[in-house]
Amino acid sequence: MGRPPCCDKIGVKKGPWTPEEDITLVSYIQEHGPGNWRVVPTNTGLLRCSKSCRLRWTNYLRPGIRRGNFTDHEEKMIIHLQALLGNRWAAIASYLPQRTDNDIKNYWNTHLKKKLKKLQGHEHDKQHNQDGHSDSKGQWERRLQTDIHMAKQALREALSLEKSSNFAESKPSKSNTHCPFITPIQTTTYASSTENISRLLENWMKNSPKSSLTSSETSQTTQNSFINPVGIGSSPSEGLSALTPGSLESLFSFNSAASKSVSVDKTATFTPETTLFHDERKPNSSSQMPLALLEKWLFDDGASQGQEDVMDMSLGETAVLF
DNA sequence: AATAAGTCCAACCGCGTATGA
DNA sequence: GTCATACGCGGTTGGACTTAT
Repeated sequence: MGRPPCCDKIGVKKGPWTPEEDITLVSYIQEHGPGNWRVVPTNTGLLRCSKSCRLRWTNYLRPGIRRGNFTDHEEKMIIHLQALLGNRWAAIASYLPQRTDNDIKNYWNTHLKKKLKKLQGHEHDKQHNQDGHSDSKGQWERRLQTDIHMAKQALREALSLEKSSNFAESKPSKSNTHCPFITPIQTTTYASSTENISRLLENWMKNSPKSSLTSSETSQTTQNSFINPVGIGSSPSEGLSALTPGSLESLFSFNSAASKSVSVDKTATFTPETTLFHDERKPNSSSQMPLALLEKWLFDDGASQGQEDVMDMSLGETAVLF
């Protein structure tokens, strides 16, 4: 039928967002919550299409986003998840709570693809030139290849089991289907985010955009999750510095709240007491055994970032699992 | 110092899906 | 069931930035 592009309208601005536009958008979302993007340009006066507003929010302004350097652990998780899930970046992003799908996609395309290619070439050479021993990366590569098929199959089975048993009565959101152990979110998680935004904005408005670095840093360290709303000078390692393994775990449902289930229940009462990390529901572990184990496999190492051979171990566990 | 080539990433585009009339 | 609309996702692109020559 051919729907006309939403951005075809005359007078719709394109290109990079200005700090002023960011503030306008954040202020609006602060007040109304994300969702109903159609009315956002009209209500805010932004000369942007709704799509652009949503994208700007989810990929950049949304609280809890970490930017910049990917850790070794994140890198390995992406490689692993990409092998399991394919180019389903949103699904992969749901396992990396502080990263956006766009970010992961970019990182994959610009870094990891090349890296793997290199590794594969390396491995190929080695297979021709030697037998027996290889470095840990090579081992990992081989084990990955042999395990992927089994893992994929098991994951499919697990997912179908989950769907038939657990999700019969409550239809999961599209994004949650690939991460079924993440329970439907509570909208109150957003409350703290908006508070953070408002606090950050207060600081940011007081200072020049340049000096917003310090205010965002302060926010990050004191509130455990935050980004500079205009993306100026946010250091990559800051976001995680204050995260404990526990909070990291709880972040997963935040992620699904903020980035995926954007349809915020507007009737929900937002209370200042509900912090970002404190109101998460734990999944029912007894009924989700295979995926809980998978979750463990994926995230157990989150606490000990930077450990060598982390994926070796994980793969070993996976092989046992399946 | 100039500029060509390469890299990176924010934003755009088009398509599929969900939803409601 | 059909159609229109909104949303979300993945692929792609444009241009700013960096590196090499």
